[in-house]
Amino acid sequence: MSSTLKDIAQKTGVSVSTVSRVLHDNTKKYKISDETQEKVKSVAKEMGYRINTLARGLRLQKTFEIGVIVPDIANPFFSAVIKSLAGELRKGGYNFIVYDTDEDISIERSAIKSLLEKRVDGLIIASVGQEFSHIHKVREAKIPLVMIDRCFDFLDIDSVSVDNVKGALLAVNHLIKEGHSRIAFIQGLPGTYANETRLQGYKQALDEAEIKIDEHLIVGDDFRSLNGYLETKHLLKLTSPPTAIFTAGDLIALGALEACRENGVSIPKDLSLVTFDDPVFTSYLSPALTAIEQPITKMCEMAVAMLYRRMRNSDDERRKVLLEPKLNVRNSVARLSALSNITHITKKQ
Amino acid sequence: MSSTLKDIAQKTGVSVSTVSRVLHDNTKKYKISDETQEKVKSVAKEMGYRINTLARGLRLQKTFEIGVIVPDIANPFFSAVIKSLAGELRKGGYNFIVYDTDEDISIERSAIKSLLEKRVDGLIIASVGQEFSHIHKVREAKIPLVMIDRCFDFLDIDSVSVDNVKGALLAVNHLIKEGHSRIAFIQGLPGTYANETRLQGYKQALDEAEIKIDEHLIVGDDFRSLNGYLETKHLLKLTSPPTAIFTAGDLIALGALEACRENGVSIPKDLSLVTFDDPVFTSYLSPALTAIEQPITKMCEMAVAMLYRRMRNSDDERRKVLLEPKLNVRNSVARLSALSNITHITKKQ
DNA sequence: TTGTATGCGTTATCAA
DNA sequence: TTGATAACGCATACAA
Repeated sequence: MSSTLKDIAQKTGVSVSTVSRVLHDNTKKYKISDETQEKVKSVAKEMGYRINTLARGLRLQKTFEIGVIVPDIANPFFSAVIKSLAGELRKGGYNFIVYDTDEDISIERSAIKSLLEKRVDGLIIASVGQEFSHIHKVREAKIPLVMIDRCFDFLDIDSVSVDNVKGALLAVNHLIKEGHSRIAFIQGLPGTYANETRLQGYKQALDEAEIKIDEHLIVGDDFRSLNGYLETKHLLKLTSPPTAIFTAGDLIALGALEACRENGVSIPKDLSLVTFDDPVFTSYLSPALTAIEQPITKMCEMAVAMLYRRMRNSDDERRKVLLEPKLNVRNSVARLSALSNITHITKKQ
Repeated sequence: MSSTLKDIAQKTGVSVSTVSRVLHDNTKKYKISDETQEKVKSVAKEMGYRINTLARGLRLQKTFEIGVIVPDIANPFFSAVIKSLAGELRKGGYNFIVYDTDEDISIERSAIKSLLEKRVDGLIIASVGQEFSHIHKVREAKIPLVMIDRCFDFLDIDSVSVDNVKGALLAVNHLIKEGHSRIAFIQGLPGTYANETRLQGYKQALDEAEIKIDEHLIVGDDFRSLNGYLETKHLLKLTSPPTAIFTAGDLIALGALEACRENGVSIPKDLSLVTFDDPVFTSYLSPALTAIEQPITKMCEMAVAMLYRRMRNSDDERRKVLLEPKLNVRNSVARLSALSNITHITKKQ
């Protein structure tokens, strides 16, 4: 049975406003006598008073809550993002509410609905992608919004992500430099920002090296590990299999690893592997994966800073921030000798 | 600019109550004319009406929100728990708010405070452990509470967890059966329910096999991977190192794996490893880990069921549910020959 | 230094 | 079939 300001007012014999001022007003605008202050505080404690944020939010038209939406909490990349956002938001006195959409656009839709109904003060969204009509509702509701990692290039919305094109270039160029030319790309969810930009980088790297793009080597359809598993199995069965695979995300890479182990394919001896994302467990795997690291902490700091800025000043111009990716070279890529390279090229029909 | 029932009432010329009934009353208790219904609905849509859950919660004294507190979202075990709870709660028409305490008891305290201030309808907590005075506040507030995985044995609170003692017994007995007798235990956070019960199982297994417990082989102090890494390095340096390690959690096992790789120790050839928890990535590791699996889905179903029961009937007797763990034998344990076994025993001083 | 009164948006009760 | 009104708990403008 939680007590209210009214209860305390009655018990102490002062008015509700006085109680409110003693307990919540930190502006020191009112000078309440020490006597009253102590009396109120002790009674509040005794009665186990706890502020009702629903009432406060209703009155203030402000909840101090930020809604966060991610496609998959269980993905190490996003759980790192959540941890990082949590810390940043806490600093500013904001709480946050997380929704996991399970990469399902209809859940994303209802998550946004719920969050708006809760009257959150702002929203940070890593969208499933593909479709964006529901994002407009946020703008119509005039709720400050920042998109993170999974953005929409063509929408006029504050957003921060890693430079995916550059990241993919780094990865594929590294493979090319090590002598690979038959390089497969296992995609994430087609039509999403993260996927299309990474695909673009992959193609660009091959183009620049004058390696013909083989559409048979571009496979896959979502960011989960099962996708990596199945597509790797498929690639290994090809008449002329790739010598290297570039995966669009960490879970995909895990799946690829599993498929290789099952098929007795040794990495990097038989097949090289580079992945986008650089989750903590990368270094626990054997071999340690060569990977593209995203600056998660910086990304989250910027997202929160941009959100605060938008909350203060709702009609500043929108910004799109691209952060630098980093290639972490470990042990999953083998140097291909010129000979074996040529062999592969000859094999190509 | 979100509109309110009042706005719609004014625009349509009907009363606020009528608007409310058209938009939110699903009891069909009132018979509103089709004409009015349509008019209200179309205006609501046109004005972008969105219910204010703060106001509803205040009026109803019910929020349809469940608070969930876990020690570490980034731990695969807990992210699986969250996913599972989310699904279960959604079925019952409840939303949920997650807090990550980062294994920090003071954050746990403030998380509980926030959640109570938000007037959640119930709470599911996987506590850091160690200390429990703040849990009493939940009971004082009369908010339905279920503890999951990280419980307090001695508190009269509904709780559900795996049978940790039995799980540890399964793990250690398996090692013993394979010929090991020098078995180390890398603990999680001492003083927590999960850790103490697993330690108890470890000791019991050794006792039953009449293997003398060597306190030097019981090491570690939290559930993170760094702990596993450091303690494994330490164990490997012992004059008489263990032939097998049992780790109290998945992240600890990851750390152990990393240490072994760095030291050129091959698993299972040079060292056997069994871990509590069986996260998805277990099968992506080389070697695949022999592990104790917790029935996460069942655990979460039960937790939610118990919470609903408690919400309906606040003074039913409390229950403590223990679920069956399962040993998944994979490739991280080697059979020790009698000879090498004896060698080790002789080495013991 | 403290009190009174009002309204935030909703739903339930009572009345018509 | 619909409407008026009160109340949920809080913060604040205005009064005293």
